[in-house]
Amino acid sequence: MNKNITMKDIADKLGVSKVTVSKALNDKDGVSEELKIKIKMVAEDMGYRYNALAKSLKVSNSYNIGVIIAERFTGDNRSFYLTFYQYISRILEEYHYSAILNILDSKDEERLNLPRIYNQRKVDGFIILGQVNKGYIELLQNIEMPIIFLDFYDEHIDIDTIITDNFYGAYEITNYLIKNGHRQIGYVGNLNATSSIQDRFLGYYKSLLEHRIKLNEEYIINDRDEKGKFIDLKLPDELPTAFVCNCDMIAYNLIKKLNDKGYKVPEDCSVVGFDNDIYATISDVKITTVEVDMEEMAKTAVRCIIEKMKNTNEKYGRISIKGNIVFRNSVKSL
Amino acid sequence: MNKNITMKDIADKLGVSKVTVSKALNDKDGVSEELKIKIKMVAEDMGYRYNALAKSLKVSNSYNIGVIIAERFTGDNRSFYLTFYQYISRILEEYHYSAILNILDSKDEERLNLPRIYNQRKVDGFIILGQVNKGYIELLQNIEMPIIFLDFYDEHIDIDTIITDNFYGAYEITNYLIKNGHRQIGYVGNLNATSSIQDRFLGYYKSLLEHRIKLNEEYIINDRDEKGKFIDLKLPDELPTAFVCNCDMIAYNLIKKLNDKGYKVPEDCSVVGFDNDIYATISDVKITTVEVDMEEMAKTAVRCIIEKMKNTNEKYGRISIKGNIVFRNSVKSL
DNA sequence: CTGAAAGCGCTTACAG
DNA sequence: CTGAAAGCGCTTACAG
Repeated sequence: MNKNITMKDIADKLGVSKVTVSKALNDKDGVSEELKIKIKMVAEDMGYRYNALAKSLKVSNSYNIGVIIAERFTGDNRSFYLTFYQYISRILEEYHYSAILNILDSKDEERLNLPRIYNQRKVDGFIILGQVNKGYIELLQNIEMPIIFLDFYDEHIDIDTIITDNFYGAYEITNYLIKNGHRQIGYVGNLNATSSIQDRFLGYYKSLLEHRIKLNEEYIINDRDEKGKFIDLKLPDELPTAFVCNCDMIAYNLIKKLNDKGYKVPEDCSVVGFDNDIYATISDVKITTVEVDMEEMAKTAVRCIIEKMKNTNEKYGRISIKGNIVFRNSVKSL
Repeated sequence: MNKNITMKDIADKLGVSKVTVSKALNDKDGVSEELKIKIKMVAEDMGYRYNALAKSLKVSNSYNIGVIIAERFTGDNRSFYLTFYQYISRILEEYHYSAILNILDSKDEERLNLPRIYNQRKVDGFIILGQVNKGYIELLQNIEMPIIFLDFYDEHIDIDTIITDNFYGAYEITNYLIKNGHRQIGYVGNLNATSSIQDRFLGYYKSLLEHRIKLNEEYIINDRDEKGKFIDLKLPDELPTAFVCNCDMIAYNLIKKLNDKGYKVPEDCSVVGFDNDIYATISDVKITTVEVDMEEMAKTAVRCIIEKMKNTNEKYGRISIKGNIVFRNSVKSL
């Protein structure tokens, strides 16, 4: 029944022109209030559905945003980025935009093939979720479309990107430990493995500095080699009273290790993590950690891309969003 | 530069008509092979991008599929359905369709509001991921668009749906236990909580029946109340040699419980799960389990919806897809 | 406040 | 093998 009812049909029924119908349905000026209401009612009655495609063709704007995630991030069932995508899709909806997901094949990434949704003008811009190859970034920078990177930062290239504030998050959670009376605080992570681990370390270090606590090299524990392969955690001879771990998984492993050696958490040693992922809550001791504020990051990304569509030469650079500490029971107050 | 190059521009450059260009670019008959090649080259040179919107308007087909997930399934970071969505998006791409995600608000679900992408004709069909309200199902059934349900089944309503074969999966994994010499096999799960748990129980029971093993009521352990609230697991006085658990999380809990009581898994008791989620691999003993074949389910869903778009009165009913057993080390051969 | 005309970029018959 | 004409359903100036 609903089949292909257009503005023309509504116009004919009411003896007005389709221009008037268009104005009424879009709440534009130039139609009397009564007529507007009447038109809306008739549209409703006739089961009219607006044809966004026709408008798109006219204004050359699809009202779709492509979200690109590199294939390698999508393997496991608990992909962080899919949750991110969900927020993006939801927030885009508030702006009356839709999200189209594009999983970027390793091959296409290597060969610098742009996605089909680009070549077919199905989207007005792209949000790139997570790291992609350098060559691909450059490729993307050269297309005449707004692009925002999310959760990825490259110091060598001039991109607009939204990242989580690793530095500040680690700084804050270390402050929290100190506020709870800790002065011997270790850090777990390989400082040269990723820039996140490094920035988190630096935040931890800033907190120590501010509180005039000397950094003890003994308290810095390696968790992986520089390629990212995890190694066995080696506890220092003399245990600090607390550890800041570069992520929850490592915090979880550390707690296990401590338990094995007969130490209890948090009674004998406090432990905090980062990420607030499943490892933070899976064992008996629930880990106090820093939660990446995905929603805020997604909101910012969407806001920026909408702005960039209006004004192409808008520049944002690097925006970092503060995470939130989630307090649980892995920290003892001394 | 690339700005708004159309078929007309290519046609003008070559002194042919845009009809010919359209035919060439779409690999249709009615253009000589040479001309076709020349047109494609010029298009490439000029940086032409096909305008899918214009075609869509013409053929009234958006080449987009909406994927609806109810809000309540998207809370946690490890959402099963987002992984499903990712497969769908990927497979749709092979058919040159795109996926648009729609998170269905609880309010919209309650008030029976169809998504904006429906009202604006941005999609040609819907895949509904997971359960939605009865009222909403009925609403969806009455729209003139192909719909496929995924991972959800309602016995009272006539819908096309793709589900995982709970019955057969549990049947197979129980067979595996028996093949390994087990004869005293328990089942963990509340038979009245969900139809999945019930179907899995029935598969387990079928395996026992086929092997002439008597069902021992003592061996059936409750894991939750009928509202789904988890309760403490109570081990039977006499322990069976193996347990089939209705999901990995419960398997994980059961193993913990057994360990607490001084039993080792699999040495003293074997345990298998269902789902192959994170709980299957998080503890030291890796759990043998049934993995839902998401990819195959997604493939089937996409195939069905594409078929339904071609032929509206195509009917599929209930299609169940067999899962795969993932063998690990929680089962001992007797 | 209302509407006739032109056009967005394609495709679909149909004619040559 | 090639192309002129009509049309998909809107919106955007512009004129009245």
